[in-house]
Amino acid sequence: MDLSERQLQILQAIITDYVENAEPVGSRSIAKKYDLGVSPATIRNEMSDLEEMGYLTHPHTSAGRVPSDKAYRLYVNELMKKKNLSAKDKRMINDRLSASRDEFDRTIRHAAELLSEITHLASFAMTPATNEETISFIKLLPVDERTLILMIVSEGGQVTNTTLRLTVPYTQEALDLLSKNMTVSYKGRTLDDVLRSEIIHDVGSDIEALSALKGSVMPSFLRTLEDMLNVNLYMEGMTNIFNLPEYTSIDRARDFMELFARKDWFTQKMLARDNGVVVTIGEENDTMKDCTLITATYHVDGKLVGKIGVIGPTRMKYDEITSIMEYLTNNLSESFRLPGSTGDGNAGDKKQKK
Amino acid sequence: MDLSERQLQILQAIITDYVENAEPVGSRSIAKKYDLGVSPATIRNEMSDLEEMGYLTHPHTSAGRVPSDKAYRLYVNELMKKKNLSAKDKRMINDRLSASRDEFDRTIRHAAELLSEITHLASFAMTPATNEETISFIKLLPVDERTLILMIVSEGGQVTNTTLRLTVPYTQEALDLLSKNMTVSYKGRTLDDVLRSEIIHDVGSDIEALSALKGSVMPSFLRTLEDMLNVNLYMEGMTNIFNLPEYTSIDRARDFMELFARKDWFTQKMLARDNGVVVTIGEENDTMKDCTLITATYHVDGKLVGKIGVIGPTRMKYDEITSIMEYLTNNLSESFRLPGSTGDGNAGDKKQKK
DNA sequence: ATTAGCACTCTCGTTTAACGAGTGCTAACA
DNA sequence: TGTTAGCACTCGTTAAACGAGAGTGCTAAT
Repeated sequence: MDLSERQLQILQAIITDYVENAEPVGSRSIAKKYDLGVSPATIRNEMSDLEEMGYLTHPHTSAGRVPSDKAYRLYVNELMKKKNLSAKDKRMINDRLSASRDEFDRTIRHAAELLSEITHLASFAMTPATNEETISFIKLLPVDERTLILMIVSEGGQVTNTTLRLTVPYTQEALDLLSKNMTVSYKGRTLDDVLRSEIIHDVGSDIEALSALKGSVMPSFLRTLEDMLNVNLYMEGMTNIFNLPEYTSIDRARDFMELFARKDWFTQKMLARDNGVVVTIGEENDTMKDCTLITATYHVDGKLVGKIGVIGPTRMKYDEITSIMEYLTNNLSESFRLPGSTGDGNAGDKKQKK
Repeated sequence: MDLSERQLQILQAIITDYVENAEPVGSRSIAKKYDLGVSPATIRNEMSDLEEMGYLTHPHTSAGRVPSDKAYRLYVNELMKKKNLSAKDKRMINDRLSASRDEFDRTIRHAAELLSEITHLASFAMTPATNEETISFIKLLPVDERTLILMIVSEGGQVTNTTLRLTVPYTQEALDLLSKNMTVSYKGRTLDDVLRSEIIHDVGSDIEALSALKGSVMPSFLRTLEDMLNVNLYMEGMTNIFNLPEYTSIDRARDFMELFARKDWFTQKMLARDNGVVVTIGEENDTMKDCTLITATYHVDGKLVGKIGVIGPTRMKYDEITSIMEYLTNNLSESFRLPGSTGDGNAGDKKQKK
């Protein structure tokens, strides 16, 4: 059942060639380009066996062979070697990400841009889910007699705010009191927890003015919490795929683009994936059965986990792309490490960058 | 030089037919469908004249006629009549926009979604430029000993904030003092003004601790101001265009999608357009020479101006779409009117909705 | 000024044929 | 027994040829 050494060599050669040229590869061209010391006829026999085992397919009788999802899977798991990034790519990543280290969302977006530029594929990046973040304080700030700002700050420094307009004026005292009450009630609890337990009643409605204000503020409070939970998703390089031969058909291209119009759905899918570099090939995806999806995770303060990813046809340079993504996520995690908490994390990075 | 009544009728018929069917229209079908009381031969002669005047073109000798940009321009300026929206569309707009009146960005995004659903074209919506907004106050809030939140609030209730991590700890006093100083320095000035005049020095650096903190905060302050100036752009329904016959060619589709990948550029273009319902057809656009762009403006508090727009091929239902956009922007402007400031604005709305 | 008639043009879909790439099989060979 | 050369066969791709259909442009009649 296992593949012979020669079969592996041939399979590798076919994959390499097909990834490069996007055309079914024949026995003769394999024999010529990669000298395996055997004739086309022998290769043909091996190919036939490989096909029977499900590693190759045949568009039609008289065409060359094309690697199947199973072949790519074998390649990713066993055959491929880690690639060293080109000096140019390394420089690009270092330069472009260091430009805005202190600004979180911007950096994430840059990472997505970078990734699509280097890989020439469609890419995305998303900010970490903050379900486990805990609330630090809640502030209500006055704008004018009917307008106020509701602001929620988490222990980790995440901020979200909403501007609301009330139908009736409020007093500064009520505002301060409500801020304080809410902070006391919610401080230290996780966003998820607060949002799920709909305990709106215990914010203390002893004073009448407060009760009215509370009634107006609470719905917005919940919505703002939801906003805070929402991860931001940045997509880049969608149009890159138009340059690939697998998307010259308008239907394929349409299907591809439509995937990304459903941002919420896409976000959910991506959040559900495991951490680390994860590759799912073709049929392994429940939707997008002719795509490969590669995701990788980065850390913020060593805890929160965000994701970046690349989407393309199953025919892609798995070795290069996974290496790039590993380098990139290590770089990101390092950027987002708290100044204080240096240590073992860095050592790990070093090793992987090699 | 002016067109005869009959020529106008024929032109109108051709446009109507072509917009509907997307195929060059011949003299015979015009004569049959729209009874103008003349024979195909007569229509042929008129068509020939219209072509000479630049209103029609000829894909090739033996094909029907196609309206030129000039024809559409004439149609938009003179021929088309305002359309009444269907009850269904009206209901849709009213329902969907009223769902979230108090949340600004969300409403804008919904408007874009709505627009693309109703028109079956690509659409966008952007929040108003806030160049003229004035600063109300600046607040620095502590998160932990090295992390703080910088928050800028405008008189109109716009909020933007950035979380920053300092390399050295700060004191609460320094924070409060700097907040106050900055507010005093900048309150009442427009964002644009503050950003352009790089007067960073006059924020009072008398105390030493303050001076250090200020040095860390100011760069972020400027960047945050820039963020505040940036309008948000929401695009929706990009993939709708794949269903149109003019975009069955992959190259066309690619060009179209690429326009929208350049968000910054696109935003600039759109900001430069006049207020009200503006239609630019084909060659009238400097880029996108085979597209028509229709934009309309809505108001916030009767002052700030935001834009929504629709992009499609020059072949589109100008009458319907402009009417929809007028209705939609009136609805938006009404939603975003300050509760206090009712009055003449509403009367105007009523008239236009009719 | 309008219209009928007709030749002419051009596109589009279909058919046919030739070509080439590549396989699969058989038989010869080490 | 594994490897190889040779060859027939398959199938997709391309180009050319052809007919049908749609629509114009022109001319001559009304």
